[in-house]
Amino acid sequence: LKTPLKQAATSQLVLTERQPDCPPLTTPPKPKETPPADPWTPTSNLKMLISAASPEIRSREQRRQLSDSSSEEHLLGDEYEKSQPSRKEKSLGLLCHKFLARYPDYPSPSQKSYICLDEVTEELHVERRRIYDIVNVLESLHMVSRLARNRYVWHGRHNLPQTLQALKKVGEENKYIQQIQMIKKREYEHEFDADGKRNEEMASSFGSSEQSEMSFVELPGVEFRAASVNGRKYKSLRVMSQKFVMLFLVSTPQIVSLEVAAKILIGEDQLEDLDKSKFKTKIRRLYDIANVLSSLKLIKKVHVTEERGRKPAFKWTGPEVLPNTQDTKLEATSTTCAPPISESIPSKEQCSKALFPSKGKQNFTRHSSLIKLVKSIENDRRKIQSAPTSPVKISSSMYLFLTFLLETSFSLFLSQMTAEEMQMKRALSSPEAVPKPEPSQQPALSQPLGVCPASHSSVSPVILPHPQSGVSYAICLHPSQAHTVTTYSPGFMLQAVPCANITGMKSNNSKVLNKISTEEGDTQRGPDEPTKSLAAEERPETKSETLSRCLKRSQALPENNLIKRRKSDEESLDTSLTFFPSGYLIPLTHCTHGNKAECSNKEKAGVCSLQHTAYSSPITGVIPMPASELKTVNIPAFHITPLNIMLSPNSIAAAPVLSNSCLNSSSTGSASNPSSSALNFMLQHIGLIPAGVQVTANPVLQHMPGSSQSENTNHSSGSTNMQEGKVKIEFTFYSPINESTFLFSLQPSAPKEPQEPQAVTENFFRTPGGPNTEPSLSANSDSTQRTSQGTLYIPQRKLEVSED
DNA sequence: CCGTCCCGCCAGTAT
DNA sequence: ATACTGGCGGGACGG
Repeated sequence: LKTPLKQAATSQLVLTERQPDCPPLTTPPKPKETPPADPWTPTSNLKMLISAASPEIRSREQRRQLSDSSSEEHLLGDEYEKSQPSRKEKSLGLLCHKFLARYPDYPSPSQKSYICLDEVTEELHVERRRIYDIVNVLESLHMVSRLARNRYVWHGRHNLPQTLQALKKVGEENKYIQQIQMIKKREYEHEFDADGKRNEEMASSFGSSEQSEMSFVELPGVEFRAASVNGRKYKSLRVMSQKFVMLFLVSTPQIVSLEVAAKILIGEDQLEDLDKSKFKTKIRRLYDIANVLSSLKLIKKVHVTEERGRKPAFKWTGPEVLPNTQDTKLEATSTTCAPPISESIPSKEQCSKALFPSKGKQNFTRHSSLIKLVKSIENDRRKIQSAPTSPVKISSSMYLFLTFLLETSFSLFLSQMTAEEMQMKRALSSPEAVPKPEPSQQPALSQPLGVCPASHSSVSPVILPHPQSGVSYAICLHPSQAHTVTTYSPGFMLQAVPCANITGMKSNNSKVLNKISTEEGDTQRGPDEPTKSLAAEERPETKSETLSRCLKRSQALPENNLIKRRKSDEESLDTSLTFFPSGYLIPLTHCTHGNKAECSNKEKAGVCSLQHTAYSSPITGVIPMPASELKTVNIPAFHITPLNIMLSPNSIAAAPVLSNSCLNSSSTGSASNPSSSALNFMLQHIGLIPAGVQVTANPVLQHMPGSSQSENTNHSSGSTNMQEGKVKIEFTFYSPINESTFLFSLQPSAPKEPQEPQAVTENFFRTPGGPNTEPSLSANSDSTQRTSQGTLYIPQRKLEVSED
């Protein structure tokens, strides 16, 4: 039998509505009309439904209502077409919305909510079968549990945090990350091979134990009493759902493509047949699951674009799941469902305070949060320490600073490449590309000493000891789009970091690499407040999240060489250019020198400890850091990738070039000032790139409402004329990836603001939250620019939103 | 054409 | 036996 034609369905519908007596052959003729008030939230229910429905549906329903109310008879004749329930109106997602609207997200524990399937099916006007789909995945999240036949309890989202945590844990145990990597890797290699080795690879990767077969993850509190159905098979959808969620929670860019998910879900059961139909079926199920997860706002649809084309995928938008809190602090937060944002914001503040204390003031009064953070880092370190990869030891403050710096500023303009892309590439790079560091290998340079990047950062910072100069450098590198190098005029490229070892990292792995970009599809937010909702949705990752995730991930990942290139580029390019790296060097002069020795000794460990109380840059001077913060952290090795920064020709033309000397002169005396030292720090390091480079400082004289009273340090060169001590420095970068420009600006602020010395510092690191300072996260704008007085405004990480 | 996914058959279970 | 569950995949719809 086939899916009934639309026409048929309609007539049938009309028929049944007209004559309840003659049920064609399907489900019981419903008593028609189901306006019983919503038990829970009658009003919000309706609202929710309407908002959930797409505009077209809305209007359609309006029309229908109109015609309905006006005259019934007409409906038959002229309007049958518009009254047709379009496919969308019957979608599982919408149905799920309706369903969810019936129950509160957080039902009061005192009063349990029960779900009677009969009622639901009747009231929602749907086949029973559909409700099962919904309920099953809700069950998998422990948002409902089955009491008995036809009966469920509604838990709402109360259990969600625990569930997710449990799922994440299981997901980790299942080694999904590896599996995903495997699949992706194979995807490449395969290309067109008659796979004879497929099985062995498979076997090896899935290797040890295939422990996870059909296990449903339960919660201690919530028992799963699906009668004796509990026993086996009747949990497929639930289990699938859980595993699907696991994939999100486990993979670092929390994006999972349907294809991969399906393969994994299949692979677990029987990894032999790559049955096509089975795959198709799996995909279909995943759509079902994804629909209700979407309704729950746990995921949303996106697309990943590879060279193969766009692939459907989903991105986790649910709460962040904190890694196991069993042994850990976080006393208060553990039960809350809301993501613990609040905890980390102060961290960033404190971090900035610690790094750039205001002049002469002992303003470390409120360090609790930073200390806490450091502690937790220490905690993490303990776990990491045993990791196989070689760790590097740097001060936590330094680490914080680096990650912070990278995350907040550098990464913003280095490229708009998202962390997801990075992750995907990382996943794709073949592990064996990087030989395990031999103890006898070349000394310091060849060993990967890394700071793992902030997860959202597009930069991979790496700490490199530099034997010759005795100075260690932090190199902020960016995963290269190697192919783009040749596409553009070399003149637009930042000069390569003159660091020998980078070439050593040149990958022999010239595997085809997909260019992956994620774009959000189906971004149908309400017609009103488009920006707002987006901004709210994409809350920037907070520091502690970043840190923990960062640490965690780097622990899990093998050190990979990430330099990859597109195959297509391979032939078209001059090979010598292809791997030309560029990036930032951040010298760490006070790298303890036990260090060097230590480093070379423990190459395998790659430990380099930085324990001085201050780290100075040769150019700028000292970045003051409280000794108390100088605990050390082990950062597992990370991969190093080249960086390509393209500068927009426009900006280059428009702006004068800052020279090193200018930066030098301006920066020397002002290190003690928080904002200026920070600014200098950045500028100088930008300046580290030889002046020929097209990093330009573009002084823009612009009215700054409140800043007139401030006498600013002149950070710009002589050529940069200062007026009223206000200078705005703009950097415009061109991202070769999506060929758009990215712009941000620096504004040095008053060095002395006696009454609020910290305000500057704090603001420096935060996106200001003034009324007019709403981040311009326009989906369409190519550049994001924020300016305001006395503050470095760092635009929110821009997400590429492409309407499908 | 293809990505989605609605529809409902029907097998397996619970009562 | 009857009703409930839910695996499954054909093929319709929408872009």
